[in-house]
Amino acid sequence: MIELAILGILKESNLHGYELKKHLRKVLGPLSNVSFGSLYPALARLEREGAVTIVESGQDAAPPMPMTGSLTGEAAAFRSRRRPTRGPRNRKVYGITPAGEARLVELMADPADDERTFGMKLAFFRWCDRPTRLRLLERRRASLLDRLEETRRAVSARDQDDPYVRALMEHDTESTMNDIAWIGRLIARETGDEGLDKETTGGHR
Amino acid sequence: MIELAILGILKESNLHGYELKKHLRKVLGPLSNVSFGSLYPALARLEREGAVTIVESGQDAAPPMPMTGSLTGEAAAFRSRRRPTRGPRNRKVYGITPAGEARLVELMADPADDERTFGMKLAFFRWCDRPTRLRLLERRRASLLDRLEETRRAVSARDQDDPYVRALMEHDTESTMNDIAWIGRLIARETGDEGLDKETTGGHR
DNA sequence: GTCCGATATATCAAGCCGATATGTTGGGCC
DNA sequence: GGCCCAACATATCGGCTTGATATATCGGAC
Repeated sequence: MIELAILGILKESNLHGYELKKHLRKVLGPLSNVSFGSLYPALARLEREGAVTIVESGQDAAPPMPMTGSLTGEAAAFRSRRRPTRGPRNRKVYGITPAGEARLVELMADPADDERTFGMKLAFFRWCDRPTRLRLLERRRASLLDRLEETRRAVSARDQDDPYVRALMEHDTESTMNDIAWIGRLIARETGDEGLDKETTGGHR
Repeated sequence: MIELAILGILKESNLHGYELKKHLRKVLGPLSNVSFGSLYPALARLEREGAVTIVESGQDAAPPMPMTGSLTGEAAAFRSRRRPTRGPRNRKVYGITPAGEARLVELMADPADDERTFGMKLAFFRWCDRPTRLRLLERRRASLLDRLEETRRAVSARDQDDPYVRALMEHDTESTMNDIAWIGRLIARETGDEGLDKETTGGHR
């Protein structure tokens, strides 16, 4: 779900659409190629719903600053002379609202956990408390176990003698087991570090 | 692409929509959950284009026959008194046409190879000649290598200190490497068994 | 005899993707 | 200076997928 991605990224810093896509690509990598054709409508939707607001818009909100610099900059806090809508270098910088933060929490808690959605949620785990994280991890593991069992059933079904289909299913089984083991490690890390990672609550926000 | 899936399944046996979905689920497992909302329109589309035809329709085209039997039957060549549209047990059995077979070959050769599309193509590899198979495998490997490199670049980029994002990327890297190795084995099997080909059924490995 | 779940097809509102349009800006180049 | 190209930035459109919903038949349980 693209709204989750947008809110998750915007929670960290105010950005305009183009930058948002780049950040998304950086954070989620190949797991989520959000296209402009869905990004801009989604931003408009979220704005209509009050989950995000246009923080600034106008011609030179910020000097180009070729993204090597710290993009965290909530620096430029004041802006003079904003163009109404259409102007040269007309870009809209969006920021998340309290309603948007609530929506983000809600979306994170949602049970959906296909490959892409789960990846997104994981990328934004730092904004969940530990119980929520564990709930999501457990649910993901359950989904993967279901998948594993379904594939296994299909493999053992007779008439599956095509070597390619068999290879596909065996690989799927293997990959799914890897994923399950990985989730297991994440769960262990989450439950087992009572004293190892005092940072999670206090330090690093 | 759903058309690929439909044609690939119909090439083996004539089926109606509902059965088709079940076969698809069996062959591709969790890799492709085709919904009715896309299946029926796709069938209509393919019929308009002449890639498939209604082989038979009517009340009891075939007795339940729990799909273990050979469904290849182009038997029932004549049908009397077909209900116009809405009838009891009105089902439409589709068959692939020569044009449809050509379209299938074309779709198989298409360069697109995301996870799902590649899975489908692999499931239908038996209908390709070896050069085509190798071409598809090599292309898939190239795609995965690209993905690997992109993820690696993202990981090594500074400011990626979030442990969850890091875990996500590391796991993605690992999975992708597994996939690459797997494709490598498929390629080896494809090129290396000039004389061993007979055994694919018997002594696999 | 009647209800239930599986069989079977179809449609609809939302929303996503890829392509495309339109315009701006900075930098390389001679 | 003057030119063009690549990157920046937003937006829209058609085609398609998804998930929900509607309709109707059939076999079997009780």
